[in-house]
Amino acid sequence: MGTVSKAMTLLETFSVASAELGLTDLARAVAFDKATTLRLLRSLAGHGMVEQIAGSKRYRLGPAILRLARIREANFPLVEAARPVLEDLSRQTGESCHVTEASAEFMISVLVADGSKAIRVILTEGQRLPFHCTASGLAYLAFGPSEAKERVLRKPLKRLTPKTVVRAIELRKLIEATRVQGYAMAAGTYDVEAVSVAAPVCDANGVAFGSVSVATPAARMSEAVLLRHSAAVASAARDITRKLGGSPAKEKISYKLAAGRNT
Amino acid sequence: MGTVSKAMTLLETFSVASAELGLTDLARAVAFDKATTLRLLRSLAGHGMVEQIAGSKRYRLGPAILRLARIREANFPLVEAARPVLEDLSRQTGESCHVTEASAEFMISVLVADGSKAIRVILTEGQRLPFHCTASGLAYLAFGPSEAKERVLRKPLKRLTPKTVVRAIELRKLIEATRVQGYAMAAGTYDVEAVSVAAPVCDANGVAFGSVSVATPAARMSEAVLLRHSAAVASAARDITRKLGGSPAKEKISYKLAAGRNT
DNA sequence: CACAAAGTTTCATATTGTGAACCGCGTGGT
DNA sequence: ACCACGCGGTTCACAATATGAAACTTTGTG
Repeated sequence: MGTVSKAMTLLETFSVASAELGLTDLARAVAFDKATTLRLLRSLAGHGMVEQIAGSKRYRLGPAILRLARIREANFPLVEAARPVLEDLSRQTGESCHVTEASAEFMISVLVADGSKAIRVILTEGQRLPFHCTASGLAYLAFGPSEAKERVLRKPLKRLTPKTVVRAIELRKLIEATRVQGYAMAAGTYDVEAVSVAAPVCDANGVAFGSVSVATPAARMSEAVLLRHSAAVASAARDITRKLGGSPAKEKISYKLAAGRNT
Repeated sequence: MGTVSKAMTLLETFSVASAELGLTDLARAVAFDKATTLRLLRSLAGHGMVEQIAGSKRYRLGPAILRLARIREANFPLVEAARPVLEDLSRQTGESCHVTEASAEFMISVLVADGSKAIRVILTEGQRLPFHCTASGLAYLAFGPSEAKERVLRKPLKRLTPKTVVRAIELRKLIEATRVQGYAMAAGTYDVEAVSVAAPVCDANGVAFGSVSVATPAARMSEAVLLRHSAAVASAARDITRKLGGSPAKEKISYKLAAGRNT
């Protein structure tokens, strides 16, 4: 593992739940030597990526990160573009919604709009979601770059609930079904109690880079609700895609036509 | 220079103005070999810190950065805490204001509230400000950890305008004066046309980690305005400090008493 | 006050990173 | 139509850089 990778892993160790960590905590969490961990932290601190908390010797993420986040959002204003659309979606459905973006190993939740009902699915910004068992991830795999799909299918799939699909062949079918439908569904495959519906957000080439989804408590889910939500989420995804200058995902149909002339 | 440092330097190369960069651009900007640059980018991309733009081969900052920014802001909600106070300050003074935070080599502007007048100083979020010639930086040097001050004083000081103080001895006096006054002023030392007034934002130990400042076009500056602004900015700084559980900076007075008993 | 845990430094070792040269591709100029 | 240039990316012998076990210091706790 490269040194840079180690440093990044260190950064990833921080989370909302454990936002302040000591040297030993960090070293243990990532399984690097204390000396190594310290050197990495010093390097990172030298660029403001982490900082040592005054008084305690613990570390937290540094201010330079905010700066970088601003630069990204200025260049690619996904959050800003998605916010009004997402709030609408949440109002329409009454459920918690979020926009996620594909990163190297996970989907990352970049914006959340909470549902209005007393019982609702709790989503948090910054959360990392696996590709293979969330609606967001499936929407991305179905409509995103095929390399991403193949990469996920190559690796072993983690089982998170009894319903999680962990066999590559099954997952492939699921992705195919998602493409045909135009939206993804994940019922109890990530969290037993939650059913999510997601649609892809695409770039100018019609390739997905993220998704929008609605998460509904299983108890409230039904065929009728699914219909409503999938339509709403698909429309929201199109809106966001358009706002960012993207074009909607190419549908299954065009695929078939392109692949073989017959049928 | 360590590998991690190089990778961070690479990240810092991105800015709002040049948010999408090709391999060669990047390599040239940071003066690393193309091969090295590519390897660093790959490492960073593997963690979503940068991503390659679909279609073009250029790179931009990645989604993982947003996630980290969220974690930091959740743990240490400077932006959220400062926003209402800063808006107030900007309304009171009519001028552009911002909150900055000390990073390793610069102050980083983390929140901006634009002034209401037609002619106003333009501040941008994510901007990096040198310590020695900005009001924000001086406020930090005067009330922040003394190591930070000494570190800055040790290095050569860049001249940005004819008025910039570049001699360490003079800067030391300026910092001392800032501490006595309780607020910092920088008149034309960073940008000839701008006069800024800043006050420190402090942690629980009364040590500054950032500052709030008001930037006024030189033409509008006067003794009376200075009085109003310095009072307003000091009050805003106290508010933000309090909101974050900090305690106001220790004043010059207590310093004197602590140092020598006489006087 | 003493003990344990956390943080920090050191230095011989070997893993890791380096960069000059090279490849293939696409673009623009003639 | 062709060439030349610049760009993204790759290779591999070489060298710098990172590693980690141990020793040491500081901090915090009962």
